[in-house]
Amino acid sequence: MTSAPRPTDAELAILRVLWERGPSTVRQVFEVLAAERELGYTTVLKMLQIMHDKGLVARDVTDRTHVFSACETQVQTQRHLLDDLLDKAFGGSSLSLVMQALATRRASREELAEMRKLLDQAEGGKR
Amino acid sequence: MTSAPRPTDAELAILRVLWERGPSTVRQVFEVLAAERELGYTTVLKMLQIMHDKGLVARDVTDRTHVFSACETQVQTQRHLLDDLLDKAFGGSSLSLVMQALATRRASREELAEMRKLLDQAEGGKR
DNA sequence: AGCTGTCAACGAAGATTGTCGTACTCGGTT
DNA sequence: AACCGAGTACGACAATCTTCGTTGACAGCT
Repeated sequence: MTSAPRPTDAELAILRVLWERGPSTVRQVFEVLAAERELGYTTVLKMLQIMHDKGLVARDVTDRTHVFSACETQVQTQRHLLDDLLDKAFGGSSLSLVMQALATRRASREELAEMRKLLDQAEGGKR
Repeated sequence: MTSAPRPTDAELAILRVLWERGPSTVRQVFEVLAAERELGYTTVLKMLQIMHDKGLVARDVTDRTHVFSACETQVQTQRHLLDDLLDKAFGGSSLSLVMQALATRRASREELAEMRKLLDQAEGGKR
């Protein structure tokens, strides 16, 4: 059993809900997702079952209505996805990646200042 | 016909070769890829055919031996993939993304300096 | 003209993804 | 005790991904 596999798009949508709301029932996840787009209750249920098989989510079965929670934190998953993308599309160069990320222009000035702080820390740790 | 879809992992492996080598025949792509891992010639051929259908690669048919080339530059594709990931896993926050990217610790001091320069530019453009 | 090796096209198979419908089960209400 | 609503389990389905074998065409050599 290797570590948890990369979540698919639909799985990520479910994980997002779990990260925001914390441990949730199928119905709770369903209602958040159904507000965004059309989809059936059993679809969410099935996804969660599959994700449980894959080890992406844990399930609490003590009650009749099961409660699911994400195995990894959002940050851990982000790290893995980014690492994967770094290999597959950026030739391992985090410089290119950060360059492209900044080029999307979605960062506010506050965020840029925050990034600068981070850069200072990273450089400090390097020295 | 919407714009080119997100390339899959196997497709990205082929695109990587095309970006490095420039326009290439099936055999050339195959040889680069076969050096890394086991796979058949026709697999690469089929992938390139599918990628052509999807509009990911262009094909030059003047010679009997076709020549394929990537439609998008590496940077364009990187941008799309990153944008996608930003939505799906980072809630659109490029700050989180850059934070995680820096946390991988793969950046050298020179790269960090380069990033700082970029940050300066980004801030300047904002002001 | 025929042989041989290289190539593109096609179809198929197995795995994965994403979507449900249907069937079964359990707890509470009448 | 029978019923009903909410829940889970179980396939089933089409679409996509990845892999390859087979077939048919073509080009150069003998």
